[in-house]
Amino acid sequence: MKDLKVIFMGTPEFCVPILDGLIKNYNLLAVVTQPDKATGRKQELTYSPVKKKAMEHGIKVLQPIKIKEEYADIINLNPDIIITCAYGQIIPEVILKAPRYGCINVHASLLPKLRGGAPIHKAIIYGYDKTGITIMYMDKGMDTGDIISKKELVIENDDTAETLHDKLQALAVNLLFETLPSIVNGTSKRQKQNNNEATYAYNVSREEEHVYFNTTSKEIFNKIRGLNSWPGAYAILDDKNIKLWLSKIGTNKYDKVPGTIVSLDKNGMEVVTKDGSILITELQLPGKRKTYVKDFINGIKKEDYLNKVFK
RNA sequence: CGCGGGAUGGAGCAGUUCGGUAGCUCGUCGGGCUCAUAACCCGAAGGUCGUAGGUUCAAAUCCUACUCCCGCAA
Repeated sequence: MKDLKVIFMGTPEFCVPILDGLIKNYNLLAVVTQPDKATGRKQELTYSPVKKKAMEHGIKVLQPIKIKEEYADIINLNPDIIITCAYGQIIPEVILKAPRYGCINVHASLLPKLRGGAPIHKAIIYGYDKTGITIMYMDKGMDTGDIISKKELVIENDDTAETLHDKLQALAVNLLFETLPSIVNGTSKRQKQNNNEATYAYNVSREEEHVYFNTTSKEIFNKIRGLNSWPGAYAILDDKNIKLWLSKIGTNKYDKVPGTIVSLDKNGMEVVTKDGSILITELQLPGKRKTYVKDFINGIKKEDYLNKVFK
């Protein structure tokens, strides 16, 4: 395996362990990752996690702005196989056809469920009870290629996007390195996806981060944990964005407008929902840091919040 | 040079406008009450007020520079 010529394409933290494994066990020719971008308050140029790791090991890094046009360098390296994971751009067919063993993708869902860029967040937000990792051949569609292998993972009630991310990250590494030898020696399976069962997990939009309380407690609970710890769910109170980080489903019912704050104590901030209530236990005011409600209440007047309504 | 908020005992905050004894809620520790308690009562410890300079008789507060944290926008 040491002499298998591999190119890895990926960008975020999620796929760094995979890169790590490739560096140790294969002949990694180069890494392809998204261009550096100005980010943060100071607009500093930052490297993707994949680029950082590659640079630490002296691996060649390619950062095409449009891979659809700038593919020549990749093909000229003459890889035996290309492995992608959360790269962030659609790979053109001319690249897909180039490597002898093809282009395979590591995707963080049980395809054909949750095709797209945010499968981890959406698995929780949509209330799925399980998700997983799929290894697949890429084709010109978005996560539509033939499936090689899958591994399931149960989503626990206290999982957040962050904990699920970490679990899936570990699972992805295991499954990929378990599957890779069979792809090379020709014993791997190849199964078409059932397009009728497909669901989609597009990137989370700003609007999807907005919590509306005239939905069910369960939906709100899932949205809050599905967006923790990035990018975070929010609701609007007094024209201010309040980030909601942790919650529990309440047991009480109220005859009040959804969004009304009905109680505020060390157990949390209880807000009326469409079908009951939800207890916010960790939140964040603009300019402030994340705070558990049990601490938050020490510095405020409760009257300033009780009976106000989230929009 | 994208816009803005912030840094004060362990936590969350007030005090800064108009310089003059370090304050609130909670936690911690000790004691009391109680069958018991996360409840209640009494008491105590704990802070060079982000850093460095400056102004002043006197700076958390005014001036200058810097560091770190965060919201928005990308």
